[in-house]
Amino acid sequence: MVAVERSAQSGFSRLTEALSDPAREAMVSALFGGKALPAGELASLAGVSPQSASAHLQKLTEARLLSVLQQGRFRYYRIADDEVAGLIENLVNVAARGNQAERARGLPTPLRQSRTCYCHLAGQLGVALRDGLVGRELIVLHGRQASLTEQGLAWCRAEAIDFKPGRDPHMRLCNDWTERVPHLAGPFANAILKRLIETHALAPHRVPRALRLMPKGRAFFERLGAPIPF
Amino acid sequence: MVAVERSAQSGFSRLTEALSDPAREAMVSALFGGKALPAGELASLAGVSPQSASAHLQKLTEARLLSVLQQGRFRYYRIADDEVAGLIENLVNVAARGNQAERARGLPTPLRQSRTCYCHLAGQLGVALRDGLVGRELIVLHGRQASLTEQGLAWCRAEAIDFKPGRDPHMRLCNDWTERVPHLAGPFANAILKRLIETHALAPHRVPRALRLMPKGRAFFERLGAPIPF
DNA sequence: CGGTCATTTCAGAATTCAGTGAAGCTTTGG
DNA sequence: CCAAAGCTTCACTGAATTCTGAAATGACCG
Repeated sequence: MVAVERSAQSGFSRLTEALSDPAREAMVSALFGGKALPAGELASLAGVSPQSASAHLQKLTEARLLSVLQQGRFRYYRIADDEVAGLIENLVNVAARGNQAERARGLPTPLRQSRTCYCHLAGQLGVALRDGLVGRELIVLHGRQASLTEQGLAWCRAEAIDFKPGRDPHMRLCNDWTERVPHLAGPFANAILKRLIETHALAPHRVPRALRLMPKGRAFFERLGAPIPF
Repeated sequence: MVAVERSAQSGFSRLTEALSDPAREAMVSALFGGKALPAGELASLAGVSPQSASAHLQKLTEARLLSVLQQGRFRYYRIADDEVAGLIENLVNVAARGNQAERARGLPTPLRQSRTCYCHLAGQLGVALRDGLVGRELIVLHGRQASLTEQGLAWCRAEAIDFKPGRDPHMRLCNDWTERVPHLAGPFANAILKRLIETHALAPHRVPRALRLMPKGRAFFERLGAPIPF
């Protein structure tokens, strides 16, 4: 064998290898909702023993796909960051494409309209949120990041959104895989979604990650000046 | 074992499994340039024997990541479609992130400015192209797809771009992973890139997939009314 | 038609990987 | 301090993957 110097390339096989097991897929899928879950729960969700789960979770964290947060005797695992979440969503979409002879015009409508991506808002509603915030100059985009303006801060207070801008960039753009246009990700986007859910402006849908837009939510987008396309 | 009904989920582990081998990564990376390559060449590029390569290529095609085109006694493999190409680019980006202690502000500048993604134009120039075409109403977007207008057809003739619209959608939006904004993919986008390269408006860069913008290319974007951000 | 080339298929051996039971570590609670 | 809970580590087994050499397929060429 000539050993053609199998150069490390970008090395994405480290990532895909970590994601190439059904049990690990189940764990990542369970965590994709955005919540952090303890190892034991992930084990039973994936249908494997605690020991196996531990090994799987180690692989996933070593690949930097998950991060751990130890609290007492529990170890809470979660998706490492939005970038990884975006990758997972991309994988899910490409995988779904081949499976079911193409779902007519893409995903089921509820998922297209409004859903959670990791722990922020995605779908048509996610895009509308971004457009609204940009249009009212509550946030400004610079390249792949964004930040809150003074008016944006005031808007947060008015809408009772619990967010204090830290020193690091508090927003990023995350590509929306149904709308093909970026929506907002990061701590600020998470705070908005949290507020929308706790005020019942958005409610969980029958379809797993989808959300239902309630009258209160419609009013929220109305106030923001963001037209809702449905 | 309790058999917690390890439901098929979205089944992305089929995809990731196919991508989880260094040799297969090397093959996919080699094909990412957009060209179709015969099995033997892929074997030597990946540094494996023809027999091994054959097995690897079978896995990749079964996962619908690659497609085959038989010509005589050669079998040309290539990336299945833009959707897969987008996934690969996403993987490369997430993988690169963890590797090199973060490359300052993302990718090396040449790649950010202009590069090939599968076989269409990406990076800041790719985004500029989309903006220009949309702004001049040479194409119209509907959701995740786009189509050429009458004026667009005329523009093609004027620019000597070899493209005849078929009956199927000839354009899709592909998320740009450096700019976080979609650029154009699909046959039409490929035809444009082909023309830009054959007229030496764009030339290969020292950096693998990057492109250099030549005076002729600058003029092309000038005519289109698409501002170049560098 | 025989020979070669590109590629695949088919056996086997070697390696790698997921799962299991036992044991260890750390935290919690009495 | 002891006992239990939550999780991990270790050593090992069985299964899945990968590689290699030999042989088969099909296309091309003289």
